[in-house]
Amino acid sequence: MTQEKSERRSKKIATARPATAQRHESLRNKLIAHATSHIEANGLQDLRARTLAQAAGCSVGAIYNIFIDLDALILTVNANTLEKIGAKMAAIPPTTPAQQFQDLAAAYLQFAVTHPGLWDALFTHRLPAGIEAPDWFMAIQAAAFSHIEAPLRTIRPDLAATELPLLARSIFAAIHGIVAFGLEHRTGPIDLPALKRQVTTIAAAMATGLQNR
Amino acid sequence: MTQEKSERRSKKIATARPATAQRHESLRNKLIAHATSHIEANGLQDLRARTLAQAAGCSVGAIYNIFIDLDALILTVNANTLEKIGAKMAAIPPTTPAQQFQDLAAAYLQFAVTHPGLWDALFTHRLPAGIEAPDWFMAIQAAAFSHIEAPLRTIRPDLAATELPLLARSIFAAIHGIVAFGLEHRTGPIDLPALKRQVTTIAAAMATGLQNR
DNA sequence: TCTGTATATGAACGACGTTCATGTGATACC
DNA sequence: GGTATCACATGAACGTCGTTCATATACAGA
Repeated sequence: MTQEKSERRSKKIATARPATAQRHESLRNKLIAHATSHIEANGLQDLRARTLAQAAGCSVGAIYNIFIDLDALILTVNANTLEKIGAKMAAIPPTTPAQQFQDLAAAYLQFAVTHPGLWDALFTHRLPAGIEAPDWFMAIQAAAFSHIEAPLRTIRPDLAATELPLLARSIFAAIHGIVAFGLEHRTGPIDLPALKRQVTTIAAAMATGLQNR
Repeated sequence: MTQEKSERRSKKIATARPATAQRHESLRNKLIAHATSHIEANGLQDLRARTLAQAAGCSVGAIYNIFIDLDALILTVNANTLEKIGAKMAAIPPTTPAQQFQDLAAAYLQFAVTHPGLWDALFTHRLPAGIEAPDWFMAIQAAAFSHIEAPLRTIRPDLAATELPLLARSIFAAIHGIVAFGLEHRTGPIDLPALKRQVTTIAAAMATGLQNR
């Protein structure tokens, strides 16, 4: 798994030189770690190549031996964040569909509140115009949505196999929208219980309203 | 109205000098117009001070006599966009609550598809860390959400006056989330009919599910 | 030990938003 | 109409950014 990730996200090394490859991997991990903790603390806004290099103990140029871009580094951090969110959602026990919707939504909100910087980076970060996110990133994103599919299937057994993931994605997106508005457009400190009530209310309403009758 | 906007958004001129004030207002309009059409065509991504100045026929520095920031200019464009969206939503005829939810959601999607750049700028643009959007902007934003309140009130007459705008905002946010995911994470051209179906399905589901029983 | 090559380095580059010393033109007063 | 004054326009210059590239360095194989 780690092997696969490493191959997926890092630059291939043509000739294997043990000591070099080790430093490469170690620096890569340090860069990701420092970028992650910076984003966690301050969001994306002032993540700088020079600062990052200093924190990781390398030169500015060295970053570009490992990631083509800062964008590529951010994408890696974001992929890890999506996997963390996916893990939280995977841990929701199967109960009734309506209950699962609420639990999934609450878990998503909880993550956003606990890691505002990481969560914000997921949706603030934009690639340059015309550049699409790579397939492996889209796959991780889709995997995060997929946790809604099981409870949705019991609500809507009539849905075609192609329609199910689409509707699941929309439900995820709806909850995300509420969380995003709730956390961004606040005046003063957020009223977390109120926001949680909003999120679970809509989640429950979607479960009820989507029921096939 | 125009007078009020002008006072709200533009730098006060200390001593009234007719010719100067006229040029000021004219340049202000030109800047907004060119920024708007650039954002409409290309989004926020490469809106540049120098390009904008050239388009409006002024020097770089002149921009900063009218707007403290490029952020302030963008905020003005975004406020106009919110008012356009608000106008579209205000035009939805009152029918049944469920129908209105669907119509409002469809109108919102329609705007996003018709003006992707303007719509994207609304949510892509971020102020520097720690800086909040000004009150007049938040007011315009709240006004856009408010169109959901009327149909929501007939569905949920039990809701307290303080709860109604909150839930209305969440419903707006949910629809926004679906539209945002639908338009951003696409591979190839968007399937507009499918997206519209998603949006109206969820809108209808929320109307049904929120019904007070 | 020597040699060739992959990697590390950080000054340099070009682009950006923003500022500021300077020039200019309109206004107010005589 | 002449002139002093001052607000505004100007665009070169500044500081900062991501990224590159000529150069130095360190390592694997002989």
